[in-house]
Amino acid sequence: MHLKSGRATIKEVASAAGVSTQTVSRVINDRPDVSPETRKRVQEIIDNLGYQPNALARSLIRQRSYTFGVVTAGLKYIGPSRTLSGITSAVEEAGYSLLLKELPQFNANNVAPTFQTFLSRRVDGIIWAVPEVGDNRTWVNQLTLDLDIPIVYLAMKSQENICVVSINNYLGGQLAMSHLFEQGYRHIGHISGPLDWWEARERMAAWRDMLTEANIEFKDEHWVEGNWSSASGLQAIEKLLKDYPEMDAVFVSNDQMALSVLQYACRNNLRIPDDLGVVGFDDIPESAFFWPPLSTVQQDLFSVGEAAVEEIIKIIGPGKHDRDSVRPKSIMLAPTLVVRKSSLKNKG
Amino acid sequence: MHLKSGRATIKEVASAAGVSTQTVSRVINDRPDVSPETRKRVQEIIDNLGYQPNALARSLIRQRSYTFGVVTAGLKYIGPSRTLSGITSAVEEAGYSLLLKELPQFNANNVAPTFQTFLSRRVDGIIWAVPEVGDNRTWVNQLTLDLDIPIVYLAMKSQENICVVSINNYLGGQLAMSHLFEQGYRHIGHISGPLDWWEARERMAAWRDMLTEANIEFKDEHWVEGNWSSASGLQAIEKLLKDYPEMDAVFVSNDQMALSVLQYACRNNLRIPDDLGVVGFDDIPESAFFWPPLSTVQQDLFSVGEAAVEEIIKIIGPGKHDRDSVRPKSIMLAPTLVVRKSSLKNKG
DNA sequence: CTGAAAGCGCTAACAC
DNA sequence: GTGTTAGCGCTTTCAG
Repeated sequence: MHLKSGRATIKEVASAAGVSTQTVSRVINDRPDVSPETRKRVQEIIDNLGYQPNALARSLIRQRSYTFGVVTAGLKYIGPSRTLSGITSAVEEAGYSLLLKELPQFNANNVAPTFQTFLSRRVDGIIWAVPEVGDNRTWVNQLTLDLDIPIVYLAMKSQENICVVSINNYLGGQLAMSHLFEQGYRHIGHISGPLDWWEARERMAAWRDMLTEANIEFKDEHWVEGNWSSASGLQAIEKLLKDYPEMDAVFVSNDQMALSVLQYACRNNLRIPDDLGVVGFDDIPESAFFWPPLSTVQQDLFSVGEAAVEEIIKIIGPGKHDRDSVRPKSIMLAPTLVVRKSSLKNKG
Repeated sequence: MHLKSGRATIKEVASAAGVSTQTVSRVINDRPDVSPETRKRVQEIIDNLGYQPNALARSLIRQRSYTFGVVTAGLKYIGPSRTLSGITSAVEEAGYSLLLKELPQFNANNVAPTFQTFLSRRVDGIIWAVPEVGDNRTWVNQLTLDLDIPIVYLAMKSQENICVVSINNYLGGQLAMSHLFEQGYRHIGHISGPLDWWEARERMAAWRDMLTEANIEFKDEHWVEGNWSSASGLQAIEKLLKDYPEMDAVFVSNDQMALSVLQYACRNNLRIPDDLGVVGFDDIPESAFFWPPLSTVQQDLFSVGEAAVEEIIKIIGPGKHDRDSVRPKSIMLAPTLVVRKSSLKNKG
């Protein structure tokens, strides 16, 4: 079967079937008030012609486009694309279409045109799937304050009166730290992500708070700021081992940096997990195949994307969007800890 | 500055400015035939009201939506999302919008609805960014044979009369093999990707052809089919080492599987690159931080995405699309070899 | 059950 | 330079 050009109009169908355009409209919208015979005849013409209603015309009159706009950034990283994947899946499921914009950087000081485009295309809702970095969220907040369509924000600190869907990064850090404590590690260092990222700050805060709770002294020499890259991880572990020689474990803010720790250990006869326990964050697919396999905090970003779409659909509801009818609520999804060999001091 | 609701109409602007809608239309479309004073007055009203032309209405009458549809699959993998990133970038640059669909799998036996959606939204062109796997390309070909909008295909075997943009995977394999030969390796095994993937077949064909050209005997025990995952890479290398004990190097069809080779070597006192040379494919960011750093074939998938958009815009041209005006041409981008330690037998 | 008329927001073609 | 008319393809009244 070939696709027909898709350019037939409702008028052509109507005249071919010998009915009015309204009747055709009723058929394609599954309205009850059409006689079975008429419906059948019209449907046949539709199938023959390969007629597809023009969604543009439909959106124009219905004042609803059945389209969402999504803003993302850094698709080349695993996180944003996972999230996007969850969004596409849920959007498809709901019968909506998706308009995609990717920011060239994570900052948001020039996104007005992006929103304008979405508005001019009359999207029914917007998903802001850009991680909170620096002050980008301030910009967006200002810009979207009195938008009359719903907007859901991803991967940022939750906030009154707006709908935010995030992973609980703080909890992730706690999971990593409790596990290391349980394994008997006490001198736990930290390699953080870039601290203009909210996610990095949360993970680090958990590390610090857990140390404090355990009455373990914490010093500035016990942590180093990385930039998510393996290269920065390498520099970080070298510095840590020098400045914090008693360190017996390290909580690393993502798996790519943790990889560098493992590799450094491998080259320098540092035994993992015996001399140094390591826990990462993200659970990238390779981490199970690092040597030793990496313990890490798994975050289900696909679900974050799905949840965002579900929320926005809930807000829109079956009818038109009523700004005040739905209390915007924030959602925090819990990450889980994946324990592998890199942190298992007590084997058996 | 806040975004206005964006719901003002051209009519409201017109009456506020005391002109006809036509004049407003001329102003927003930068037509010359408006007096400077009128233009200025209208522009002010537009700015005040935060008026944004309704792109839906505009598309309806212009018969052109300035929107492309892109079909992708497997966004959670690095390749497809890189490609998508190149697409979003070039689309943005060109002032177009992008409608995104992600297939739940790589097969294409149920994509008619996807195309229908695009057609009903009157996209100006379609980018099929799904790698050629199994017979998915046959399905798509059938479906799109007499579409009256241009379509560009990515990551598949080039073909007469359709526009395909791909990486030259065969060349990539050749680069890897020549390099290994130059380093003095002779008994070169291969871990392929799943052979229903065109890319995997190309890489493997290069491996076989290069062996043949070098007059090196090639047997079925010299290669194993993997499925791109690190897990499959591990099984593959174990089997290869058993069945092909003379093997002194291995060309692996992606970096994730190559990682397993490195890890296996690390655990089994197999020295890389001395006992075994390894070259991967993809150049994922981590590969420079594997141990030893992995030699690999780098493919610029971002550029593939960009090139696809450029082609489609060329086909559409400034006016309406004329199916016969442009000869569809295929583009093959050359990958490059990144040499690192895992294949450097002759150090210095 | 079915059709005629009106109009969503915009622009092309023509008047003046 | 500017306004008027018509119409893109559809759906929503409201008659019959």
